[in-house]
Amino acid sequence: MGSAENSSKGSKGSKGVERKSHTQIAIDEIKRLIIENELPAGSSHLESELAEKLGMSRTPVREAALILETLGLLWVRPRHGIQVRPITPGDMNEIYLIVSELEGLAAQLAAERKLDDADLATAQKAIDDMDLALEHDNREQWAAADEVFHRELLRLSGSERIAKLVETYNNQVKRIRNYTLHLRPSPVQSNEDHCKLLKAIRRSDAAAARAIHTEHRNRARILLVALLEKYKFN
Amino acid sequence: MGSAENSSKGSKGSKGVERKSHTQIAIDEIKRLIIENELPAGSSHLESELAEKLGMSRTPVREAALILETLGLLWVRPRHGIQVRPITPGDMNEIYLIVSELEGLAAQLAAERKLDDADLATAQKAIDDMDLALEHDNREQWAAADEVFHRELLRLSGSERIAKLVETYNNQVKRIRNYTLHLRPSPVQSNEDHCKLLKAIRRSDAAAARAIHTEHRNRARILLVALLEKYKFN
DNA sequence: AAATTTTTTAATGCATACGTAATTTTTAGG
DNA sequence: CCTAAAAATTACGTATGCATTAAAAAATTT
Repeated sequence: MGSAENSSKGSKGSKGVERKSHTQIAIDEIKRLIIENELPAGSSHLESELAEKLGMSRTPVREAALILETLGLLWVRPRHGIQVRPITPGDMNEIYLIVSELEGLAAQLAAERKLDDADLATAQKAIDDMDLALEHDNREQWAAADEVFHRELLRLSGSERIAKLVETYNNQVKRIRNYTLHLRPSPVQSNEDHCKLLKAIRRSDAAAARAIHTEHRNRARILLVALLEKYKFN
Repeated sequence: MGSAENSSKGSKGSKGVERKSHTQIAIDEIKRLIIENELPAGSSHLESELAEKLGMSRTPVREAALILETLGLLWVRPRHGIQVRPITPGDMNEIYLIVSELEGLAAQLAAERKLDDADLATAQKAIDDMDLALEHDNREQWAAADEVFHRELLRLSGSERIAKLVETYNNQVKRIRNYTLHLRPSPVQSNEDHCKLLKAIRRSDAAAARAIHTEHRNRARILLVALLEKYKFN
């Protein structure tokens, strides 16, 4: 579900900084609090609490909560507060199944667009960064570059809708990914996949691009679901 | 995207009818007005107008608008009102690409669940209804049964998330589908596809189920996009 | 007449008020 | 001590009020 406007209104106009509505601030801030686990999964918070915390009235907090509920990040449970939606292993599996498909489709679309090396420069840079991070065994750096790569892939697909959708689902699992970052085996395979994918896109081999990426994500799915079941973060 | 709560709260509890919030009424009603084309694509409506029309204050209308914007049905354009989002041929193509993937995945998941004839009874009934409707050349009846079939397929996949997502996107294009219903060729091929799909699910052939359905939807995509380009409904 | 400035209008964003109903606490009874 | 009824609390749903500021209209200047 993606909206055309909600996730990130432009921040600066020609002169001065654009004014951000309280509702938008609430959306961004509550999202951040959830992703960075400052509001733990399953925890509940009254509208008035969050309003006070964010220094605004209940109205924009309510509006933000309704939007974030629609985006799957929380549940609004009248008189029990706004509850951070936990991710079960089953949820994780479902989300990754969906993301695998959508990113696979994105890879296919990107390959069909006959992109040249210039178009793929950012993606290539992200791959290089990941290699570098791997050498230094720096997981955070690797994860940052990985995120750039996946975001870039979605941009290259040319489909705004797919990009929004995947972003929405990624937000739902980002919290867990932070936990598992250091529990996963070294992502050497990942880097190989990325290289192969980029090559397939470069030679406009849509079927291969798609297959490689779907498979790439499915491996991640199985791995993460297993970790989630083992360590039970939520 | 999909929320766990927004689209349809249960309507009746053990005693009496459950009270529906004004916000929920606004969501349902505005959605209906858009899908049934009573609010034409591209038209704008002030919060106060809709509030009056629905017999409530601006507050619940605002909340509904934000949710429906997140669900992709409209745009909130401050001081220009709430605008019904038009569907361009490009949008249609994108939406059908996404739905093809997701329903294909749903078909695969359904096939993997080893369902028996009893589980598939509703789907089979829908197919029979479609055949009947075809014989009488009744398009509306056919469309209704087709909708039942697709909804049932999603239910059989066991994935709440996929079901919600597809429903969201279907809502975005339902308006167009109504227009084109009588412009399309007789959906004989469709019925064959449905039969083949159900058989594949019955024998738990996940790959086949998936391929059949994705292909089925892709044919519909090409057809509808062509119609949309030809007749320019929006 | 076109362009620019000033004035007017009014839609929105947000805070606030308040009735209602759900929840919690208290009290009474077993 | 446990259960059930009564009372108190309070979170929410919704309406309303109002300052802000974008848009429209009017007035003024080129």
